[in-house]
Amino acid sequence: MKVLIAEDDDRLARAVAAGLRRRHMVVDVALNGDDALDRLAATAYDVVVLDRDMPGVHGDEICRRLAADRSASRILMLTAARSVQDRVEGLGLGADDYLPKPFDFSELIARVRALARRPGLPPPGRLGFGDLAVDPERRAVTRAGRKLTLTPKEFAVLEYLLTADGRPVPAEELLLRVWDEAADPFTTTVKTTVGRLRAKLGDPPVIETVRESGYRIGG
Amino acid sequence: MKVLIAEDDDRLARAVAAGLRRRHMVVDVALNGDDALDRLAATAYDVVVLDRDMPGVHGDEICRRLAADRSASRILMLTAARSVQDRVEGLGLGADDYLPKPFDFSELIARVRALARRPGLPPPGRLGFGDLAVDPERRAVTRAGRKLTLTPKEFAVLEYLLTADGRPVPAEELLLRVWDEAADPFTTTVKTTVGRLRAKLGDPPVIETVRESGYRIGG
DNA sequence: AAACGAGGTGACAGGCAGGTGACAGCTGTC
DNA sequence: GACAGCTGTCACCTGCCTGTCACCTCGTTT
Repeated sequence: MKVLIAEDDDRLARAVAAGLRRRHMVVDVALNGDDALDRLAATAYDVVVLDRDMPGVHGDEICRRLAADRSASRILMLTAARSVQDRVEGLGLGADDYLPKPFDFSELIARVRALARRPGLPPPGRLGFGDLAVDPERRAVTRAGRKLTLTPKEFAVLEYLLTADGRPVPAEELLLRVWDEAADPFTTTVKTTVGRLRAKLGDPPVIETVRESGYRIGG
Repeated sequence: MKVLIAEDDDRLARAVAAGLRRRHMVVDVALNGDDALDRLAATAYDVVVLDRDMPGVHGDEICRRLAADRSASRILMLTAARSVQDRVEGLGLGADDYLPKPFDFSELIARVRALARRPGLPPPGRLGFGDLAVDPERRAVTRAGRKLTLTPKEFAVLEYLLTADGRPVPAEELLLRVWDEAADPFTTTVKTTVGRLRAKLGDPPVIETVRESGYRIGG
């Protein structure tokens, strides 16, 4: 679950990002409108938390462009004013939800989660393949009944591959969706993490490599 | 068990809060309607004791919003008038119970407890995991037959983790549900309390840490 | 068969989430 | 008012994760 926070107030942005990361979301931050557009062009975000008033490109404009592109990202618009007028305007521009500042922190979190859930089918209670079972809610993984202990990154990668449902996932996509913006695209991190994950999952292999195309679960 | 008291009479609110705390409930107080809404947005309360006539947002309005949000909180409505008409109106708005002022103090307590019990599957007479047994009613904890003496906070944390049923509970959630509004989100309190609890529970460990996700019982 | 490039592995180090022990303030009790 | 137990805070410690690097393997290309 990947989220972009477009908000020029540095402190606020950081706080929100930290809160969402705690809920296992992958969060990028853009401190102005141009930066936000760049990131939106580069990555498919599930949810965009969008401050309406930003230096550079205005939030409304970003909203409009996303709508024009038929982006699948859902938009939560933040705004200083709290008039009904604003609300109507915001939603008219294509925002999916709207929150007036000052807002309650946990309400923001709750709304982002609600938006994150919206389109995708309800979060599958269990994921799995063969004798491998993953319970995202409990963060538990078992193989042939044996409990496995995965690190957060390993778990995230496995979860992502399982939801990709047999499609090969390129390392680049994993970097975009499981790592955050700080990830260096020229590193060997993904290779290493997948390697460690494979070692923990044991035999027979679950994750197979499709040359030039990425990793996939099963065959 | 977390309760919000929304009541503009300061003295009454304090008295009720103290009574409920003595019964081991975690109690927040809101002295007006706006404050109540803020708190309701921030925390999932099990029961809301709601004064009908409050400055700011009216109790009826709060009731309506909770119903609209499909909140799981149960509502005990307090009102000055005692006509049957009022009772009907209150329940019509979505309140779960209704108590006319002046009321008998212990009756209020009893009704809150009744509501607190209501939805959750029948109050598990006993909670436990492995050789650990917890009796919420008697506040008794035994490990392998040996009686343990826990402090109130320790007991509350253990009880909450047990009812979470294997799901990892983040420290932040514990802060919200086991501590009251005075809790500072940036402290190390939860860590410390869990540490003390672990020490008392002894070996083998019962509470396991899931990095980035919180604490969980067993697994 | 030599060169090449994609992917795999093991070792290492820094950072950070989480754990601990000591201490002090508060509250309720005798 | 003295005392004891409970809790929150602080400073410090620790061990695990994770990114990086150097090097290896193996299939493909020329």
